[in-house]
Amino acid sequence: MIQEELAGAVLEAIKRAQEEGAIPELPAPTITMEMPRNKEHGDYACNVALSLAGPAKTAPRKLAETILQFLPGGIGFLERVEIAGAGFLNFYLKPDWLQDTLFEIEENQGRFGCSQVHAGEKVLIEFVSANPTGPISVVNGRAAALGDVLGNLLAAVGYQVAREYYINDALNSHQLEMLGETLAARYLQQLGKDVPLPPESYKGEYVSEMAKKIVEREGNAYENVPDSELFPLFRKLATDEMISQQRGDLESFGVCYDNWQRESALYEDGEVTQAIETIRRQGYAYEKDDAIWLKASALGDKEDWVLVRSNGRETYVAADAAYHKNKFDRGFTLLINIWGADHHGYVARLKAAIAALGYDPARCEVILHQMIHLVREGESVVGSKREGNVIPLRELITEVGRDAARFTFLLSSADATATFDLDLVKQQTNENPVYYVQYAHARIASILKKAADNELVLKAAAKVKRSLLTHPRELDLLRKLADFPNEVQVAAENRAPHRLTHYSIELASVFHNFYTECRVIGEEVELTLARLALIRGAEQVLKNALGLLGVSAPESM
RNA sequence: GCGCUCGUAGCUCAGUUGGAUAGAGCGUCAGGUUGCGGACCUGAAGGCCGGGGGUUCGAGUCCCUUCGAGCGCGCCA
Repeated sequence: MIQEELAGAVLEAIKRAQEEGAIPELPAPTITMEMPRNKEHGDYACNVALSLAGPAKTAPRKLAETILQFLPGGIGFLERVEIAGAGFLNFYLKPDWLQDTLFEIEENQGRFGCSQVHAGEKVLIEFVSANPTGPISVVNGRAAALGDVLGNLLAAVGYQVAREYYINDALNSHQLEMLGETLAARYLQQLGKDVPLPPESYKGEYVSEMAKKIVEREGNAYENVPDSELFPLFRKLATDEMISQQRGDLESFGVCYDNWQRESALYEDGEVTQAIETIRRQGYAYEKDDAIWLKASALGDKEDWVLVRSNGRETYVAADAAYHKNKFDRGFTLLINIWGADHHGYVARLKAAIAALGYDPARCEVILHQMIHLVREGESVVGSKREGNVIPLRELITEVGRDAARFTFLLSSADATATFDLDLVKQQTNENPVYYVQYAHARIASILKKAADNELVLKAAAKVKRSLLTHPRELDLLRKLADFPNEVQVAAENRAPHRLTHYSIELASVFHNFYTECRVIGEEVELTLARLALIRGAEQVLKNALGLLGVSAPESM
């Protein structure tokens, strides 16, 4: 990437200057190249003279001059370098280089923006993993969008990515027990029996609907089954049905998993017992009050936690330890878990468990996303699964569509408490920036179609006169296109999918600006062809950006 | 009480890991096209970046403190 080449050149200049004695000997500085927000400050700017001024005991501007003097010549794409402000080095690129990005886009097409920086690394992203006690909610939607797009981003920079959903279906789950009993009661009610709901029942409509389905399918087959058999049976029916509903909800949101990992399977395969055994062998387990404890306090957590209760049942901590051991043993070099911020207190516990198992906790990253603050008619909506008043993601998708929903979730960074005004999102769908971006894409498609109708034969970018693209708006557009690969890498490495929505909005904006000031299909044939090549490049990058976001790029709307 | 996260325009959110004059959308006001899609474009108003202190050439960003909001502190998951 061009930043790296420039940084290398600056570093070399500093070294040479030191050899000549023009700059005092100092440890090699890290060179950062940034894109100034003000265009007058060049295409790239370097602040090394400022940061070196202190240790070198030299005025920053003077230092910048020295560096400039020793800068190696023959950097093909560089037009000029200027010293500005307090001592910034501003690099201006030749327009040729910008124009050549069109060639690069055309060559790489859907792969433009991708790299192999992280080739050879295998990452497992686990996200959503909601209890199978209700449909996927709007709140889960944030994690879903986050995890899915992060997966796309990591794949784009070379990672081998697997997406996984962890199903909390353990035998000792009280919640699933309650769900099963609720379903059983609803079922019997359907058959006309006067049966009360269990004390901690799930009040959502979906349980009754499930019951209705069972009646339709199997009639009164379970009417006289005693509770001791009925409850476990309905618990399983309910769990399986919920899981398949959740899968459907997520698929209609465009999120597909490589694996749905059942917690119960970890018990059945003896992995939980094994994990506890491993922790014991490593010396991080002890017995107290008839229970087995994880010595988490010795591994960075504040207190110890029970792995096996005094009644012999394992806790979820034990299961999670087993699960993460299982993940590592499948060969993943990096584990990413996406959790709601309400689980933040659990991070240290999991890391301690991972360390106790003998793995490096740094290889497990937990991304916490803040809760979504749902507002409807000016009032806070507090969803409770138990009370059955959570807002299903499905409902949101039906009302605003997948594209708008995904885009909205990804506008804010994971650690911002986002407010989600349901009325606003539903009523003013046209004001969602996703349409602004999609409109740019559709506009381009329309121009290209018009060009075809005019029998203008599109030429490969390499064959048009790219040097004609010198209008400020054309250069702005080219600059934005050229920046895409860097943007993808930064977004991936910072685990920041939201950067991509903002990039796509900016790209759409520079395109609309260009469109307003520069007519594409005009009288000068060469210019027309060059601009057609330019907008084709823009179309491709918009498509790539939207593709990473899992949002469609329509030809017309 | 202890801990984690957050506080940026009227509202919803960005801010390139410490850079140059803090940005965008919505909303408000005023403008723009004899031609490629007006779901667009231009301009204006709107800010003590919660308050205070510190670190340094330089702070929305890092440290301390204070106020406010959310969340977490089980042999529940």
